[in-house]
Amino acid sequence: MGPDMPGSEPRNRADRRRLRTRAALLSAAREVFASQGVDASTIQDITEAADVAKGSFYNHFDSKEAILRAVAEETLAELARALDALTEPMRDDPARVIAVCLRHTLRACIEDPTLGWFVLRAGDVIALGDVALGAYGRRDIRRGIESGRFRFDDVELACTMIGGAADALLRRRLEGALPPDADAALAAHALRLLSVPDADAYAIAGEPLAPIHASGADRV
Amino acid sequence: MGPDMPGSEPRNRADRRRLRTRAALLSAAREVFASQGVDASTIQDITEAADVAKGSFYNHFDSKEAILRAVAEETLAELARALDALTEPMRDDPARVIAVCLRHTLRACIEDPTLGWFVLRAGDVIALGDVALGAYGRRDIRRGIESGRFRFDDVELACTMIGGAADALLRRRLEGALPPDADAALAAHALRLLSVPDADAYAIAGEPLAPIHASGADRV
DNA sequence: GTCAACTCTGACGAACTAGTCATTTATTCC
DNA sequence: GGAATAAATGACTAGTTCGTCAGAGTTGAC
Repeated sequence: MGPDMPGSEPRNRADRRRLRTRAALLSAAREVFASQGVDASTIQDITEAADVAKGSFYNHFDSKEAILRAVAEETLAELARALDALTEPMRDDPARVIAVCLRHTLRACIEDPTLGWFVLRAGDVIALGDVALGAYGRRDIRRGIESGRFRFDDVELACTMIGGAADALLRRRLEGALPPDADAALAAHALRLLSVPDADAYAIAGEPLAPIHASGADRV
Repeated sequence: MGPDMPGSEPRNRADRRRLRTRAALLSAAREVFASQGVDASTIQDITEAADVAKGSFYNHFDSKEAILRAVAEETLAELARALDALTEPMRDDPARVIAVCLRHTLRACIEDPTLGWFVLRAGDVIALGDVALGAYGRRDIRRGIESGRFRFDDVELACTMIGGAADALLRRRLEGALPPDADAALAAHALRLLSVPDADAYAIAGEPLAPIHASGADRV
């Protein structure tokens, strides 16, 4: 287990130096991918943004795809952790869990456009639906269907459509084309898709959202 | 007006030769873009697939973006024409128009995966939502809202979410992950988003779909 | 202080790509 | 048939990007 593995505290100055370089590359990659798109980004773009020599890149990653995967994993884990903690107290109401997951994810991506654009532009590796409705969200949709709160045959189909709507909504929002309360609209839409009655859907989707800043925990 | 303009019949052999080259490039470009994605495709890929020398490309298009636009326009116009003709007889029922547009577009993209992947991968230039809900679809949604058949505040928001769901659905379907009747699910989803009662939505979305093959008209 | 191990550095070569242009080929008109 | 016009061809240049590697810089152990 080298110094790269999460959880292993850097013991000495040498390890910290290595980690610093790696972290600079990861952070720069997220920004570059977000602003230019993955395909248009070159490894030089990343190393220049990280203020690191080109050769150093290959000390840490094999290719552009490798660092993309690493950034995506980091991002995904970070958001999933925050969502899980946030929805812990409302486990008994799947509708509320779904609404909060969707709204919180969307808001996080809107408040931090670098994060938002990265998620959109890393499309093949990470999808907004998978972030907001990852293992947990799917589980709650399944629970809702079993308990009769939701009505929908195919969980994957529902997740696909909700995720796609979330992606499109986020894109238009980041382009400045939609009202600020789009997150509530998305949540209401998802609940209606799952056959929650209109009145309930709007009520749940419109509840005030706990203002957490979970993603600030591991900003370097 | 040169021989490139649609509608002007090629008069002589020289014009036909030029048109043949241009058509070969357009068709090859659609296939190459569909199979590799736009960014990964080079102009050489296109000319090789078209069995045409590299220099010839620049007799017809200025750049990759130019031919991408041309293919997208062609595709869009083709689908829009077919949809317009198909929905002509049901102009008085916006719900039915929306359902038929969505289902037909999705089916066309599924039956012709080259078309489907092209639409998905030309993302910035053409979007599935814009195809299925172009000027006509938006007009019908607006009509439905005015007539009280639909309930939704923001037409753009609705189109964005429906279009995003359609994109995601098509992608998963082309990857082979969803059942064949996904087109009906999408239509039902869209109608429910617009607050059409569940029973009506399912009934309209499940109606048998007229089997047209409009896109076969200008296959070369 | 010295040495071994490790990381960082940036110049370099190989491979690829866009766009150009002089030449060849096809077609039309006389 | 022959000249004129226009399109097709593919070799070529210039510029980019990748991935490597020998040398310089840091660090920790002794």
